[in-house]
Amino acid sequence: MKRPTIADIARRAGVSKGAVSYALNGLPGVSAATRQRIIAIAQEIGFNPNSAARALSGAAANAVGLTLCRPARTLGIEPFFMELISGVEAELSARSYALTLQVVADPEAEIAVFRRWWGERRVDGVFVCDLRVDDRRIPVLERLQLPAMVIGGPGHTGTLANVWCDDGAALVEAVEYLVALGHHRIARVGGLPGLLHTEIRTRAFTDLCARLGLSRAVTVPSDYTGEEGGRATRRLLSSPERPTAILYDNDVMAIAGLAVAQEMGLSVPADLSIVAWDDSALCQLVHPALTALGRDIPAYGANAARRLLAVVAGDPVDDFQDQTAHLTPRGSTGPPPRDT
Amino acid sequence: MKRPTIADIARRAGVSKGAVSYALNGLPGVSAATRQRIIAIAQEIGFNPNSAARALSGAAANAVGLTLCRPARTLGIEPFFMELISGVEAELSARSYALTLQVVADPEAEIAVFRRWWGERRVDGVFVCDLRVDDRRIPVLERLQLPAMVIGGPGHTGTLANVWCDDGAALVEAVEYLVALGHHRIARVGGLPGLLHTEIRTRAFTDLCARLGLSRAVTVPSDYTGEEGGRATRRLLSSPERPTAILYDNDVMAIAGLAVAQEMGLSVPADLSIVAWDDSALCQLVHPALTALGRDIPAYGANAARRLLAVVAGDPVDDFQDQTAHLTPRGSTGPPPRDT
DNA sequence: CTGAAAGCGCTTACAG
DNA sequence: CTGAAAGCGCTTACAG
Repeated sequence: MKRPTIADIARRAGVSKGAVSYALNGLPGVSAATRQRIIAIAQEIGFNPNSAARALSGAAANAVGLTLCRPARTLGIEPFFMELISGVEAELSARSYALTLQVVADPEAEIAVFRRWWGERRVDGVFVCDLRVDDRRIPVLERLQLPAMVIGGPGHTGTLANVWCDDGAALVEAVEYLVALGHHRIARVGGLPGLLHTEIRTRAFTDLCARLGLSRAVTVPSDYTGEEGGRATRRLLSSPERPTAILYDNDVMAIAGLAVAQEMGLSVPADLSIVAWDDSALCQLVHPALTALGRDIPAYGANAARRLLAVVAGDPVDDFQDQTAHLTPRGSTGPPPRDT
Repeated sequence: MKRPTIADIARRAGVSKGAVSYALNGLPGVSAATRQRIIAIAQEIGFNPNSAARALSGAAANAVGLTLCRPARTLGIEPFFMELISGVEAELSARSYALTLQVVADPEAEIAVFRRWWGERRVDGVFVCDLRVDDRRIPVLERLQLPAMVIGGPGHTGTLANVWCDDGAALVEAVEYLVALGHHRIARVGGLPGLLHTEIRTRAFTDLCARLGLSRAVTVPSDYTGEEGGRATRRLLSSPERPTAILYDNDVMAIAGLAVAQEMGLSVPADLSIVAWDDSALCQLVHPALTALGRDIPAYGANAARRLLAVVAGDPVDDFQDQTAHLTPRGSTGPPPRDT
């Protein structure tokens, strides 16, 4: 029992294959009656167009690609990507586009995957995640003329379109909130250096603290893992004039930081205030629940997907600024201890 | 500048397109010298076979599909799937197979996706996750003759091959450990009812507790989310004879349970012991770190992928039992309070 | 409005 | 060992 093709439909309907193609794709060239008859037959025999044949005839592959360059353990624990992916998916499946996923070991491997996908005509476009300050993927994608959507920015995207959000502004909101609570000794546990959004946040933090006269403000670079986040926290809390508030670049590190504080006998928020970036459900899983900078990540992904499809279609697409993350105060923040 | 095809290579090498195909695919029919020359040219001009053309010529699509049927927020926070996916990926990319992912709303939508993928010849096979007791996907896949690998079991997979692990045995290890510590009042916060592995664990728990004479043992059904897991914990800890130990069906619920205990002023493990299922990095992120039942999930995924490709290739594949999860004791378990 | 035909870029029998 | 050719299942000008 072979899979039905347009030839089968054409035979049944007594028309040519071309007519079937026109009818099924909603193109002019067939009468309304014929079209209806053809569609009915297609449904009856459970017809699905062979995607390979379609792609080969110059049409699109109807698939876009997403590469993830993080080690397995980190990926699993980082809610950001899965939330992003489900948003991307929602948009793609509404348009019958498939998502091809590949987990890679390093950015060079990512480039190789892009080349292969495009060479094989396996995808019509790709997403670029984890944008770096000097990102080697950008010029390669430009040269390949592979339609792409950068998730990150602003800037550093060459001629590629992107979606981004203002992390600097979000950081300011968080730090000003801590200052309003009375904190002077504020530290930050940063994400992986080299990633653009990490650098943007670091610069915003440094600038703001200088402006506010918070001379002890310091960023400890980390790598988004709980392990490193915990270690950075231990170091900060062991220093002679320990911070009274710590801002973390993701929620995983913030939770690890909370555990370290508890382990060291510090009470949160009485002795230490904690603010997380990325307000995933994790933040409300712990006690006290974490004050966090959050925004709608699935919506961000959906936006990126919609715009990538526009780029694929050849429509003009300009850079898009998504909503800025906003602060949700919860139990992990409060005034600093009296004697500070 | 068009993408190079085998015709370009054939022209350059002064051979037929057929010869190029044979040479590149390592098939007999060309001399070693010709083969080498052709391969060199292919590399030089950056040739990648068009995957659509290949698929259309009867070869495989070189892609397999994975559907995920969980809401966005749950997916993001549940490390299991990303770990599974990265294991699957590792195996697939080593064989140049792509992974096509789709997030769906419900099992019926999953079936529709399977039908479409197979009809479109977009995938050569699919994974089946979150196996249910009476899983409607199984008979559909059998009827479609779509190569599939069930991740779950044992049993309930019809004629489809599967990979599974003995959750009953793992549960016994965890409960016996708690009993050895002196616990009598042991409760369990279970995962989503209807999922096969949830049911297997529930039955194992009920049977074992009956055998051990733990008359107060109870399973509170939940849904794997932190929210529900916390709620179930609150209910258990508010009962007149509250449990001294709780076993959770995943780590997310266990962490939520830990937070509820802290919020209620109970000390872990002095007042309450906690055991998590799924030993993701989350378990070592909190304080105290969670005693957990863990196993190598990426390896599980890699195994499933290897075997799915075997099914696709038409090789005989029988059911495979993966390693049983083992218990890693950490700070969240200890003897029960004296007066119990 | 419809039919017949070429072509997408491969793979694979079939001759030489 | 190699070449010429058919065919996979669509799409899309091109005639009628």
